[in-house]
Amino acid sequence: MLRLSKLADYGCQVMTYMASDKELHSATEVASKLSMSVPTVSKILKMLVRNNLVGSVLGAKGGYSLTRLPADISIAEIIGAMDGPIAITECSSDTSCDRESLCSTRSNWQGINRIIENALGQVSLEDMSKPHSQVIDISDLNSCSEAVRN
Amino acid sequence: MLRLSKLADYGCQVMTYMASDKELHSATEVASKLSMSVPTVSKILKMLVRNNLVGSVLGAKGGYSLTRLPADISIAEIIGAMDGPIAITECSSDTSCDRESLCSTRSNWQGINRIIENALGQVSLEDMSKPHSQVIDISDLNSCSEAVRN
DNA sequence: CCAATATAGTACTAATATAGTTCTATATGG
DNA sequence: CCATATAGAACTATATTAGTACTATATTGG
Repeated sequence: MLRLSKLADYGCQVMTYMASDKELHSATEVASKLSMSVPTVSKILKMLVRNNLVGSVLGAKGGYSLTRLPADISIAEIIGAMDGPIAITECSSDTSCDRESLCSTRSNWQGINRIIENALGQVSLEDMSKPHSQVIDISDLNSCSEAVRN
Repeated sequence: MLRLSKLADYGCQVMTYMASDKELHSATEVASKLSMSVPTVSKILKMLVRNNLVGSVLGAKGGYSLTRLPADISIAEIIGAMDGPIAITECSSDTSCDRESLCSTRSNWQGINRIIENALGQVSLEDMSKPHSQVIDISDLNSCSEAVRN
């Protein structure tokens, strides 16, 4: 598994849709275009507002729009906004682990966590918007392997 | 989040413990050493056996041991054994996605998924066993960023 | 040969997390 | 002032995951 939450997944879809222009989009419109329920899209947009990834305009004719250019917003930020900090294991986060005396792998998990954060941080909304593009070219990935192996 | 399941986490701990030698370890012993419940450890070991990461000997004086050297077992394999294939989104896996007409990001997610698989595949049990080691050196990670950005 | 100890497999239960909905309040435009 | 829109919080239902229990089978050793 190692699966993103559905909300984070949806969040990326919503953000990708809104990346198409700088206009205001109502929750109803986004829900309709993406075939999602209005309450769910609404909830997602509110969370994104709280994390300053989208701005909102209240009242009739109001709606949501991105606060930054798609090229300046990473997938990692969207996931962070929806799911909280990326922490592949409980001990990957900053707070101390009460099993540390039994398990010596904490620093290694933290390193793995940074690799994943880094990978997700390198993919922008703009990259994500390019349909069928080969944003990630795996052929050159051996350089990444070396970084892991130190 | 983007969190591993607890079972996968435990699985890595159990495997790391067993990597210390080639002896047989009973579920009871492992549970005791790692302060986990016997049924849980037992369940984990059975799953690891089914995935051929550990071998088992039945009967009294029986137990479990690794089938391969720690250097030849990756964290990705352990996670795969416990949680199934790594699929950061539903559409990252091979099977087709019924939202493909609405969402153009599938190939990008698959690429991101491969990056993560690759990172987890590069870390061996042996690496994980080294306490406090800096297995993953983030300083050289820019090469990885380039791979992502194509 | 039998008792003790260990794994194999399956099924069940409980706890947790997540997803999704609903409701009330507030703001804006016409 | 009404229609339309977001803000926030609370609630419910569902799904997943974790953990336990039970039965069967295998091996050792007295």
